[in-house]
Amino acid sequence: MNNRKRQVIIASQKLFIKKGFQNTSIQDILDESHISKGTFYNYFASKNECLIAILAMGREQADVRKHELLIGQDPTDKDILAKQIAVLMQVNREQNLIPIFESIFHSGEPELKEVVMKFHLNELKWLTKRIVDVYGEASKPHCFDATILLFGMIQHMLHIWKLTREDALDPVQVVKYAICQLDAILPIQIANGDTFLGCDLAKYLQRNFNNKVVTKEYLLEQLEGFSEGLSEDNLQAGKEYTNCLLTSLQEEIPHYYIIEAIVLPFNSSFKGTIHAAEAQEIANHLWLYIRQQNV
Amino acid sequence: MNNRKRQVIIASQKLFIKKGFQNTSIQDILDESHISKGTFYNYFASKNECLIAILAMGREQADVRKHELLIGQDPTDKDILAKQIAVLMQVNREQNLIPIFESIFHSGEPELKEVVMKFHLNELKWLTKRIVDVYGEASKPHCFDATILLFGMIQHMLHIWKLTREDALDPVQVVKYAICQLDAILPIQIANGDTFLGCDLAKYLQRNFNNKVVTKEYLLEQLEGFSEGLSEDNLQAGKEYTNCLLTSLQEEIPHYYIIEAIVLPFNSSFKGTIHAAEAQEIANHLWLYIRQQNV
DNA sequence: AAAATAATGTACCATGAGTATAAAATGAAG
DNA sequence: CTTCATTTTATACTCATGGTACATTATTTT
Repeated sequence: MNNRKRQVIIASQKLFIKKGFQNTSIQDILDESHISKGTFYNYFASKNECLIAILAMGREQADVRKHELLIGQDPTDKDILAKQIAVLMQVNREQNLIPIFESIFHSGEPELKEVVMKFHLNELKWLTKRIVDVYGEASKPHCFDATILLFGMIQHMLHIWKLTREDALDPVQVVKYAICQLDAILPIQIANGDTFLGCDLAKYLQRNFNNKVVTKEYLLEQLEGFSEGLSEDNLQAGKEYTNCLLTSLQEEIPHYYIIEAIVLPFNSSFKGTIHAAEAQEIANHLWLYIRQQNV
Repeated sequence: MNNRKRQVIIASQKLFIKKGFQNTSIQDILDESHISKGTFYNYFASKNECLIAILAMGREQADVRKHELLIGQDPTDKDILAKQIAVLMQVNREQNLIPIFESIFHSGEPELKEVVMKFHLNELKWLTKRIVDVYGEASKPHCFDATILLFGMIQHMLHIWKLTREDALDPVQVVKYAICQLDAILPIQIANGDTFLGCDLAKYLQRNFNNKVVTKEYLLEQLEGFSEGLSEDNLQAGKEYTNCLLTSLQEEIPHYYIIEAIVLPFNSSFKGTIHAAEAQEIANHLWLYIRQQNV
């Protein structure tokens, strides 16, 4: 992704957060990011697509951050889960994504609706997996219901918190509280053996919602391109990580845990350089890829 | 309220439901309700105010319908509560209010935000009261938390239902399921004695959120005006109800239960007549008034 | 240096919210 | 029935905004 384009995205994001999507005009964005109208429409086909780009970026960030939290940790640790969910919510709130989500989702154009829905379902899918991690195999038949309930509780609590308290909110507390409630609910559900919406959601996700697939070939290509672009700079650490990733990926039976462990320092080592954006994109793709292999 | 204005509101509502708020132009409303632009801006200062009127009407309807369900019933009956909540959600969904709510609440103008927030908090307030009805005095310290959790669960479940299933949704099922979860949560909360956001919400409601007060004088005046407007028609039943309400209200110690019992037939008896709108407004005010006295 | 690509500036179109106002319709009071 | 006031209509207008078109000017790439 072009660097300049990124600037525009960031400027737009700032404005959307401050003034809301509807209340931000293209002209505002133009002024804020010091580009001309022509350029803007060179990057984005419309205001909507600009928003989609922002949403996607935020989502990527959330994915990365929540993934970082789990690396090398115990997947059954409830506190880690809480932190992960909190990060998700945090990013959503920071960037006013939820509001934007909601406001788009309804009353918005169908294209946006589609995108937002995918994001949301993706989150749900992830959470179901983590719930099984934490609550064990026995919870599997109920993990979708649990996810829906948990998400609903958290969202609404954050909403109310925002309404009634001025102090900055710490989502971890809220999430932990909600998980606490889930602790009361899940055993009973397991004991009773009844499910509700869960099965619908599960079916729906399987049917309608196949993630975009990250192929190994694509990843290798991207990494090689990145590696070549690096040759001039003296980023020793970064180069080592890059090469390690390249060779590890090409092994017959790749060691995914090693790759996973390296992605994070790989990403960090380019922070602040002009390669940061590309590195993060690659990191994200790597994670997606690993996640695919794990299933 | 003017009868013509009501027509416009209904027409707008139809359009908003079908096409969404943003995608409905004033011109659409003009065409649909066969009025001119001048007239529209005679009734409403802006498109926003038109929307506010619609929201208020929907809210009134929900209030009336959920109140009707409780009349003469056992307030501790959990099924009644489920039905009441379902009605609320039903009205919200039917009229696409939630979407409109959400989309306005964020990214919308502050005036709208204020209105929507009041509606929502009003719902919460009502639900806390009902939860204490059903779960007993012991639940009082936790009723706000319970409300937040319950609401969150229901909302999100309906949301997911809408996404994943095509069939028309029966909110009662969803609500019952959510209440079921609450059954698991509340006893533990009571046993532990801990509260979370509840106290904040309670304080906040008390501080910032005083309902508009319906005075007895205002009610009497309205009823008398209504009674006079009635004189020409031959609505025997309606007249009797009206007079009964008038006299009952003026008693030193009004019999609120009798009044409450009469409000419903009073309202029904004018269905289909030109007095229907005014009657419903009065009915609603009466309920508000009775509720005030009950506290 | 030449060619290709990206960026700018400007003018333009269409739509939609909201205003202004004069003319017409309606309704109530004498 | 007439008169006066209010409501409604019709029409024309302003202004903001999203989006397009295109000729001109940087900036890269080769």
